[in-house]
Amino acid sequence: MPITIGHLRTACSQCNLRELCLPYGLSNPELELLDEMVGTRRKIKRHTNLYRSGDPFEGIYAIRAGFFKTDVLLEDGRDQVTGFQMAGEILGLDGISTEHHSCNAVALEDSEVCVIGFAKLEELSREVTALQHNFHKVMSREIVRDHGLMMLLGTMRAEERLAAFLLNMSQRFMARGYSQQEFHLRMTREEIGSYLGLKLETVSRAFSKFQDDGYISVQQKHIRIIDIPGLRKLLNHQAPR
Amino acid sequence: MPITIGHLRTACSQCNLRELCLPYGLSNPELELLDEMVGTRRKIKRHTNLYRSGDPFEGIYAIRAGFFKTDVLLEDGRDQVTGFQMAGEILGLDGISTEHHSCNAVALEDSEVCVIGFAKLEELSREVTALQHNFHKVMSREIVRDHGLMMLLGTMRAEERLAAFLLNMSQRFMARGYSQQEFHLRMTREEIGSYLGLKLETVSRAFSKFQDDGYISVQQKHIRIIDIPGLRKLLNHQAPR
DNA sequence: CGCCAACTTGATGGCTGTCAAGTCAGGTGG
DNA sequence: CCACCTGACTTGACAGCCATCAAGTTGGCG
Repeated sequence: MPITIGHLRTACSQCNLRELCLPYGLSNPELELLDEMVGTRRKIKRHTNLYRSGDPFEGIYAIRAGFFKTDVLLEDGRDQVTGFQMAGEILGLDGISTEHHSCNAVALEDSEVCVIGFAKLEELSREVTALQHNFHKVMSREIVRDHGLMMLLGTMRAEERLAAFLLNMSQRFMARGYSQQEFHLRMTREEIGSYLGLKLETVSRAFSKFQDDGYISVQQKHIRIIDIPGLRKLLNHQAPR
Repeated sequence: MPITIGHLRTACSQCNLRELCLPYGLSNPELELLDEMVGTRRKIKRHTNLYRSGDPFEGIYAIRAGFFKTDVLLEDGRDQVTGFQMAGEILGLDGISTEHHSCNAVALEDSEVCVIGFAKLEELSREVTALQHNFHKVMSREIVRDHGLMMLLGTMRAEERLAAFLLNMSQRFMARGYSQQEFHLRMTREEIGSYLGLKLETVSRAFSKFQDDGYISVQQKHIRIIDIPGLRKLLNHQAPR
């Protein structure tokens, strides 16, 4: 039973992700205004782009379900994954600056997003101060997140990077009501490597090492974390590079 | 003749940086509103902090004159410079997310900033749409910049990183009316290294190499770029790592 | 003039990239 | 149902880039 794209109206007021997303802390009448603002939902099939670098910027996207990566490309073909995004997170903020997107957003599984026209968002956030503030926090959080990733890329060694990655995934799955111990990775070793500034072989070796040392158990993309405190220690107690 | 801090009122309408800063594109009456919003100027002496990680967030800062770095610290003492900021750029955006700053901002030379209370900024940007939009662009630009740095840290080799750094500095000095060929670096080799994810010795070696190859001439912190197109080529034509 | 931080340069080593071969899982078609 | 194929992953051997350690130089400043 295919659903025609664009016919569904979203309803932030009904969405179980509203505690993670832009509606956080809004009153009921304010939520109704938000419901009107959010245009349509859009379904994105696995391995297709939500947007591409260079596309004109029209709005931002709240992930309703699914899993995305964003990446940037250099002219010579090298690319870097800049983030993995899951339900409740916002995509497209990179486009505000120049009115064009500066990275690619690709679905790593069949996904669905809420389309939020940017002109409308700015308009409504002039009226609803809680929305204005939430949006500013979302952007700031992205900046803080990026700083953390710079720290990872600039100062950590391979195993620390992977430990940080696993703990971050674990924490985000938990925030969404899933197990923090056991989860399924949607991305390949190569994508993890690109995100962490490592080659896929190095990622694979680090996974094996963590398994041998009893921190995790790995079965392809299925991960079970056995020793969360142990992984945390790896982050701080390794010899500086 | 010492000037008492806090007594001077700023005047965005008179500032020669307004084309780079938040006032960009505002009408005269709007500029006057902005003048009222901006609280005071604050002078920051070389090697002192504008704010520290953990400080409560109160507002953002527009650099009126001078040069800053921001850095983040890990518990084990490792740190990473996340950016160098110059006149016309905005500091403090990291604090919006949690109401506390998540990095340190340190002046690399005697500097002066305009203090912009955040509550006031949100209030005024509800009324002045051009200001609202500018502010969103400033935040988005920071996100895009961070993605570029991730790409640098994740995929480039040492000499590419330094070439990218020099070209970036050159471009930003030029945008401020200074020479794009010749400038004075305010930061140490160690700070450059931290920013680029390299050790200071590697930075030093790369500087020497560039000089030997005729791309630049280096005299301590004084840099003269001889071959800008040559440096650009280094960015794209080096063998992938 | 002497001191110190910043910088340069050299020698060595290790982490991770590179290359290569093999394994595994899932999907397709006969 | 099974053989086959392909992409994803694992593992090993080797090498190179950059970190590390060390010594020496430079420049600024009291």
